[in-house]
Amino acid sequence: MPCLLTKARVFRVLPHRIALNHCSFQSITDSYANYLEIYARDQAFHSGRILHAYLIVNGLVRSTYLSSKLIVFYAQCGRTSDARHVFDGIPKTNFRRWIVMIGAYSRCGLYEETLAIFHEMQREGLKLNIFVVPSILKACGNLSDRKTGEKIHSAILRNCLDFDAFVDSALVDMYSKCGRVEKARLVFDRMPDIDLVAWNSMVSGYAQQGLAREAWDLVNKMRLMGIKPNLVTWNALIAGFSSVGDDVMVWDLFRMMRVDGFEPDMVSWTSVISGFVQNFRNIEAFYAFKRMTSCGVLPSSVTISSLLPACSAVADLRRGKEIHGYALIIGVGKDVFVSSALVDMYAKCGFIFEAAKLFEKMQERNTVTWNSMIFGYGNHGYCVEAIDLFYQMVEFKAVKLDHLTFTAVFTACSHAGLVEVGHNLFQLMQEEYGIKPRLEHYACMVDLLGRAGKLGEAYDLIKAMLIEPDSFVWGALLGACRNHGNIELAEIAAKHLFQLEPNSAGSCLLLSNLYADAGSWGNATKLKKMMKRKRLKRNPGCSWMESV
DNA sequence: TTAGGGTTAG
Repeated sequence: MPCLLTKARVFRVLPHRIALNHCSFQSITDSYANYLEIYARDQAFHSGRILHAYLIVNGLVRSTYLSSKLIVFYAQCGRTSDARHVFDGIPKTNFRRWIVMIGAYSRCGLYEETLAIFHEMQREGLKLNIFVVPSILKACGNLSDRKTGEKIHSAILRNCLDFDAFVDSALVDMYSKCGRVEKARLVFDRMPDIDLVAWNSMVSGYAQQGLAREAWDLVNKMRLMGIKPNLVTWNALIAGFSSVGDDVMVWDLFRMMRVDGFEPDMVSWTSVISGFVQNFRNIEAFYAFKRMTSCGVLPSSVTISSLLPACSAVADLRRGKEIHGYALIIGVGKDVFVSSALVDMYAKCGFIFEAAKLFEKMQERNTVTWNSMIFGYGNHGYCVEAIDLFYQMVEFKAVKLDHLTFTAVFTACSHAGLVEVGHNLFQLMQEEYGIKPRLEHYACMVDLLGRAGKLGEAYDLIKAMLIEPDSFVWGALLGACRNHGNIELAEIAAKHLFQLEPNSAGSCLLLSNLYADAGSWGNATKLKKMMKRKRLKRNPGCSWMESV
């Protein structure tokens, strides 16, 4: 704890000693609160810790006001155990500490921690109030935790906390983010006073669900009612139309917002770039990025991490390197999102050792960073490295393993033919990590068993599935049957594939080739004739080369 | 105490 620092040392290192004798208690408290706010904003952990020590030494930490600032500071620096320590130091009778703690965690994006504290508050039998509910709902929305969100909605109704502008706006936002936009609209329509935040929550709700037209209709309605959209409203619309790929409307919105007195900012441009990338329009994304910088708008780490997948998609290493350099110049090169996107970019462009070098050098890594590197190794045939990295991730414990981590390691096991390892990890995923197998996990496992010639086991796994198998799962089985010449199972797999994808030529061709290999020419011809009758054609593969 | 933009698979 910081209190280990001596008073003398604290005074020597504190850059902002205040002449205590000449100030009132209030102004001293305000000054330190200001410093803590600055340190929180800049995430200056070291300086804040020293100030904390100073506050302890001088007995100022007993002030609930300063303790609240300390909690916000530690939460902002991601130091939850330190925030917790300060929280525990505030008298239990002070209800405000819950509001501060939940609010700080929620605002800093520590949503799981927010809900954990909320559950603790409930266990202590404390009632909700209008100040704490919006932060909890924000956490539910961002975690897509609809069940908890609905429970809180019931509690709001039971405790008559509705008809508060903050609570209602937060409810609209929570339902929208959980994909229940119609429920959000119900809450919205029942609001007695709809303020700008509530309008924007509803507009964003439609936009985030891809309902750009509905968002646009709502903005027109709000304008008819005499409420002027602000930059947040315009950006929500831009994000909505960008995500559905309607670039004509996006550029129209740019023009309209300028008429309204708003200049597109970094968020507006980032939404456009992100929309282009998501709609596989990489050239337009680069063009938008160029226009953004020529308009004098400085890109952020979000802009860069949205743009980098455009380089990965077409394996454009030259552009990727340029953006890497640019990110370093503007000071976002070490951001964990940017670095993760860079690891992925280098791996997808074939520079796996460059990706590994970057990965090793990173000071902070999250789940996506690890997953990208494991995928990278697996896709380049470095299966041992991929599996080794997976075990390092397990040992590291600081980051959570998710469903993609397992997809990545199963793919590696499959390529290396490590049936036993893959099988054990499939069990581990469910039993140790509580991750329910998804379709892609089953597809990997069927592929793994199939490659090893264990076709019966692969089929048994499909039969035991708790979810309906898709074309990837049956496709993996059919592919394995083709390699091992098992006509009986191939016919079963193909039957399901024909039902799932009646217009796909791939499975017909596979089965027909299998018949041909086995000398069953009659069946092969029958299939080819059926393809001709249905006018099924194979989609030719294509690849993209970029000269470096 | 509430509203806008982000990276990984097939």
